[in-house]
Order: sequence, then structure tokens, then C-alpha cells
Amino acid sequence: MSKSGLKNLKPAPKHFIRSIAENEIKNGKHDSVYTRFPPEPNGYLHLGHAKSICLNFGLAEDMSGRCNLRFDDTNPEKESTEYMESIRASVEWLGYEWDHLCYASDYFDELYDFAVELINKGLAYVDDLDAEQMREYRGTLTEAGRNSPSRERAIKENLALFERMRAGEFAAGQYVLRAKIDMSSPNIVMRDPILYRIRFAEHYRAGDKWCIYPMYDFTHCISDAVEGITHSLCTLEFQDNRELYDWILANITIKENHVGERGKALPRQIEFGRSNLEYSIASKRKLIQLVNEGFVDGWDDPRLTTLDGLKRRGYTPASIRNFCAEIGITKKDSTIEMTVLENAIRHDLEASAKRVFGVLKPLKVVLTNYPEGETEQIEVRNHPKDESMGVRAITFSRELYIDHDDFMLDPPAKFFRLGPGREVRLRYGYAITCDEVIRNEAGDVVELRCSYDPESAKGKTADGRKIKGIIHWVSAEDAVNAEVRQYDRLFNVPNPGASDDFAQELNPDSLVIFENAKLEPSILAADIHDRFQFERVGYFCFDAKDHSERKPVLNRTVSLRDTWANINK
RNA sequence: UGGGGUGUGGCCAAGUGGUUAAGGCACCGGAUUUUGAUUCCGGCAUUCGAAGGUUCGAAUCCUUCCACCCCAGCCA
Repeated sequence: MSKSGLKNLKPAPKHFIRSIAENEIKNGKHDSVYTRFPPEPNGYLHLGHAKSICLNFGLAEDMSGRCNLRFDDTNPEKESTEYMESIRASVEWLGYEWDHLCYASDYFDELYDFAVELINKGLAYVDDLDAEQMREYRGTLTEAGRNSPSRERAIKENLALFERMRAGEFAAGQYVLRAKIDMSSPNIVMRDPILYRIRFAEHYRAGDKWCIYPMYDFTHCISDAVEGITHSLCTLEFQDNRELYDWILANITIKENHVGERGKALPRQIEFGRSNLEYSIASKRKLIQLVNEGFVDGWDDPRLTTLDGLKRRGYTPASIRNFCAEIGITKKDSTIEMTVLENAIRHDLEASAKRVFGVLKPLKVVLTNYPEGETEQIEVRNHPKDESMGVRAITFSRELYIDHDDFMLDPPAKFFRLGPGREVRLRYGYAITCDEVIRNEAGDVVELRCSYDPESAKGKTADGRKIKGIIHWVSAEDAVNAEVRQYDRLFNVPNPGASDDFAQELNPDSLVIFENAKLEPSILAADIHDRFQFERVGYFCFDAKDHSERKPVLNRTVSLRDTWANINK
């Protein structure tokens, strides 16, 4: 068990970053590892972030190191307190504890001073090229760029101009501060990157104190260094930025840090590959589109693989951590099959979910030879293997509900369920035989008249005959009505959003609502956070938003594995 | 076509010159089972992007080639 107290956690896998870190501890480069998870508070977290969280916090946890949660909040136009708080809650939900809660925006003052240091060293200058000109001067992938006319501006003048940028004397876009590196570098990131831009925007934390904001490349490495971070882990697309990361740290003087101790050595950026989940999207832009155009219920729609969505769907923190452990950390981008995620939650819930009976599509069954008005209480276990989960009583009576899917008018031989003249066992109850099928004018099956075998309790039959089929049921008398939402993958193509119009890629059956589900009454006594296995059906949880005792609403987290369905494909 | 990366079974992923190339997911058998669940047992890469080379020995070293990903925001 980890210090977070989560159960059923798999041991942390070994990967190349851990090897690097272990070597650097061994050879004395660092005393201990110090990582950070650095989201920009401009949206909600999804599974891709979970991978990074588990990597950063997990590495620190496994190596007795530390990890900060740091908001990389240098772009006031996109960020908000709401996002920041949601992200913080998601990290906590996963069960991790940060060493320090940090904000890049807390470093604005020192960042400014470091920029001045670079100007003083002749390594940064104020430029007045506009965006379009700058693009022209930058060159292309195959052609070198050209020096800006402002590149040789005197240090004194740069200092004055930068000060005036800060004072708000110029319009947005009029000036930028640039590093003076190499306009002909084959690495485009190094062609005099912009360090500061003018933005007259209210920052969700800094308010209107600033009208110039530092860029990611300038901010991130300094934030890492100032926090004493040893390993700065990020995704592959930042590989080109590493050269700039190192350049900036090599050219400024970090005297001390203010959280944690000063690292012996500068932080090292290491990149790892992103993981994409089949049949889902992680792109912020597309997520916004799904929400705004009403394809889903919101950022926490249970079909979304945002952490809030997965939480509402019924995924546990342990299952998500185990999923991240399962997919590994490498230097290549990967596409993960949905079954890996499903396996992770099934594995967790198989061990921990209470078993109950729930009928999604009720079909009434009347046991014609069972005495009217009589009932029996049957004691059943809450878990087939874990006795500590206790027992409960369910009611058996003359009128029951079974699931419509457990009956076929003309079933194939291998259908181990009910059909005209067929016999099945009601789980924990008696064997019943279907004598009569009642249909309405439209021809729909609306009720079954069956007879029960009074000698068939306790799983045995008097004559020793074997009954292959076992189905679940609830007593009509005390069944609880509930709305059950059956979720499935949101898209019907493995790589949605490849084209820009993904509306046609949506799975029309991603949400099927059963308004009249019948559940055994014990469900009402359960805790709101409990998870259930509806035997033979799947795993379910209460919907955090819409559930009430008056009107129970449950979400299907995931179905049980279903080899019968596979056979029928 | 400049620079930076990556290529091991359907999907992930160990492997860092030396017996039959870990493990998970998926799939296929079979056993147990009052959940067609779970559990169990068995199967599933003569081969590691390709071709050459070095070596007694190569997925691991060298050469060439091929494929794919990222970079030309005053986003992160």
C-alpha cells in the first residue's frame, strides 16, 4: 500500500527515466529526486495528464524523493481559478500529495530580474518586429533566418525599453524581449526565441500587476531550477526545446531557491512519449467542441476520458494508477486499446464491489404454483470470495422481474437462459420452467408464466438433474425503481478527430438510458460512494450529480467480460 | 529536402553481445464455478523495420536504406 492509502496498487514498473534517476543518485549528481507536475490551468485533466502525474509523483514516491504541483500559469488569457482548482482536486483524487504547491506566476518578479540579467550580459534584446515580420526573419525549416535590425541595440537602450514595456507604455505586440542566440541555428527554437510579450490581460492570480508575461521556455527551466527540481519530465514534442532550456539556465545566475534545498546540479529535462487511448479524444480544442455543441453533458460526462468524467463514470483512483503503470513509459508515442483501461477497472472492482441484483430491462415473471402472498428471505453473500464483505437477505416471491435479454422466443441450443418450455435456475433461488408466454397486441413479450420446482433450493435438484442456465432476478414486490445509464465508447472509430468533423464519428449508442430498471432494495441503504456489481451485468455506481434517494440514478462503469457476446459476434 | 526523435507479436512493453526473446492486454483451447463473471491450467514472435557487415555468438555493435512522429505561436 502506498502512503496515499490506496488498495490494490500494482508495483511501479521500471522504465528508462527511473534508470537515469537511479544512476544520477548513485553517482552523486543529486542526493534525491525532485520532480514536478506542471499543468497549465487552462482546462480539465485527462488520462494523458494522469500518465504524467503518475510518472512524476510515482517516481518521487518510489525513490523517497519529492514532487511539486506547479501551475504553469504564464498566459493570462487562457487560464482561470476554476481550472486551477479542478486540476488540484484531480491530483488529490488520484491520491498524491505534493511537497509544495507552486505557481509560475509567483516567480514573475525574479523572472523579470533574470531577464534583466540576460540583457545586461548582451544575451537578450528588445525587438520591434511585428508577428508577421518575425516569421519572415525566422527563416524556414531548411533556410537560415536573418538577424533583426534591432539585434544590435545597445544594452542600455534594451534595459530602458524593457522597463518601459513593464510600465505599460507600449501596446500589446509592439515590442518583445528576445534571447540573442543564433538566427541560423538548425534548431528553430534557438533562433532568438521570444522571452517576454506584452499582454494587457487580467491574470487570475497576479491581477493586473503585470502587462508583460514570460514565455514557457523562459519560465519553465527557471521555475524548475528555483524549486530545486532534479528531473524535469515532459512529452516528446519538447525535445527541441531542451537546447533552449539548458541555454537559459547556463546563462543566468541562480543564487538560491525558495522551496526545498538548492539542488547540487541543474535540473535535467527528459522527454517521454504520449499515450493515446483508442476511441477517445484528449485534445482540449475538441473536448471544448464536444461540450459546447452539446454532444456530451459537460467536462465530467462519463463518456469522456477526462479525470472528472472517469470519476463520475465510476473509475477508481487505483484503477487509473494501475492503468498508467500498465502502459509504461518509453520514448515513443503509443496508442492504447480500450480493453487495457477496462481491464484496470474490472480488476479493481472485481475485488471490491458489492454484489447485488439489478434488472435493466424488466420482464415480469409470475410463478403460478408459488403461493400467493407468501415470501421467503434468502441470505446471500455480498462477495463470492470475500467473506468479510458480509451477507444480506433478498426476498423471493410469486412475482419477479428478470431481464428481457435472458429470454428468447426461439433460442439457439447454446442459449443457457429462458425460452418457451425451458428451465433455468434463478440465482440463489429456485429452478423455474417457462410454461406460457404472454404477448400484447403488438406481439411483444410482456410477461412469462412459469412454474417453480420447490425441491430445487440450495443449488440442488431432487432428481439430481443439472441446470446449466442461471439468471438474476428481483422480487417485483420490493424492487426499487431506478434510472440506469449505460455508457459505452463515445466514438465508433478508433482514432476520432483525425478529420475535423468528428460529429459523424460519434457512437449513437454511447448512452442508453434504462428508465425503469428494477434493483434490489438493499441498494438504498448503500453509501453514495459504493460501487456495485450487478451480477452477470457489470459494475455500477451512483451518479454524483443526479442521484437522489427519491430517484436513484446509477451509471454503468463497465460491463462484465462477456464471452457469450463474443461468441455471438 | 534542415534539425530533433522512434521502429520487438493485434495493442502496450521488458531486453544494454552469450542457454528455448519477460510480463500485461487481446485472442484461442480446457478445468473449476448457483455470475456464460472470477480463478486455474495450456496455447499464442525460429524472430526483434529492411538489407548488408563485425563476431565462435547480435534484438543488442557498425554501415546503408525504409517507415513514422515532432519543430517555422508574441501557446504550453
